[in-house]
Amino acid sequence: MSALSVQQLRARLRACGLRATLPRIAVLGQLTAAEGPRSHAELTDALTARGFDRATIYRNLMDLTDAGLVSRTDLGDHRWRFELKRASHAQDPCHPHFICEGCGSIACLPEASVELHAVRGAPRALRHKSVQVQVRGLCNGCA
Amino acid sequence: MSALSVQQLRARLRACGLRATLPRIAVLGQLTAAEGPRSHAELTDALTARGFDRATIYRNLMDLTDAGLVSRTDLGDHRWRFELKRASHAQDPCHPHFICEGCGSIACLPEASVELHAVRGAPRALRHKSVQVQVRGLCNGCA
DNA sequence: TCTCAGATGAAATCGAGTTGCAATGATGGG
DNA sequence: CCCATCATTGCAACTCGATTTCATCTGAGA
Ligand SMILES: [Mn+2]
Ligand SMILES: [Mn+2]
Ligand SMILES: [Zn+2]
Ligand SMILES: [Zn+2]
Repeated sequence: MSALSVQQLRARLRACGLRATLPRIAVLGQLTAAEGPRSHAELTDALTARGFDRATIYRNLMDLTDAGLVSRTDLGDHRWRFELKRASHAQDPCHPHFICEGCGSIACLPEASVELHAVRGAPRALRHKSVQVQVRGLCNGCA
Repeated sequence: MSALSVQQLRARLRACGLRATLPRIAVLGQLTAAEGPRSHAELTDALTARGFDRATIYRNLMDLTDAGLVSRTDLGDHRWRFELKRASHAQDPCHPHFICEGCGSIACLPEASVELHAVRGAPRALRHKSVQVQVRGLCNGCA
């Protein structure tokens, strides 16, 4: 999506209590400019040219994940992918997510699209709605 | 679920054109006795006591998958899991699964516990029920 | 500027998954 | 029942992403 200025990236990091180091700004900048989830290898390919180490990129991805700026998911291909959490994508409550197994895109589903029933044999967590729902399939573009 | 006799397991393998070897019968027997998806490591732990090698167990899991007796899925925890395809167990091969974020255990959910609604804005895949649903939370033991 | 907890780079390690190969054994035909 | 054949096994090695170790460096507050 839109590329933020270095000052904006730095401010966002500091707001989370993270130091604004060169590699960390670069990683956050890459994820901000990306349109979808990115793997560690993809970011490494894009950033090693600037001299950053793959372990540093990895740790920064984990730092951003721990700080809540980024989400880490496995789209089923056995590789972790990192995606910037965007305010536009309304992280409201724990609404369900749709993961396209074709293109890897993640979409927020309307709260009403998934209805949970605490039928016999289901964990009690379903009754309290204290669960996170993931629906995997092919998006309209990949179907 | 129900444990099949060695003869029944052997017959099921032969019907798929697979040789009924000791390790293969044991792997199919484990998956038949299991009530949910099992990882390669879990089957290895259960079967190395009988002297079977982890590579053999792995290749048998792949053989059973290729033969269509077993499904291989990644429920998002970065480990492949194998589950017997049961004629009885809800014809729908895409029944929902519950993943405990505390202990990592995986359980099959009753088909009726999750109801999908193809509301406006949801991918068409939801309408065709051609999706895989994962519910994450804490199991009764970890709550 | 000074200081040091936090961060980096380089290399090692981990672990699930996968494969190569020589020895073994299940199966079908004689 | 025996044998030949080829699928399968046991073992070790290997792949590769993920993760950690540790000595050195640096960002940010004092
Ligand atoms: Mn995975
Ligand atoms: Mn299941
Ligand atoms: Zn898609
Ligand atoms: Zn649990």
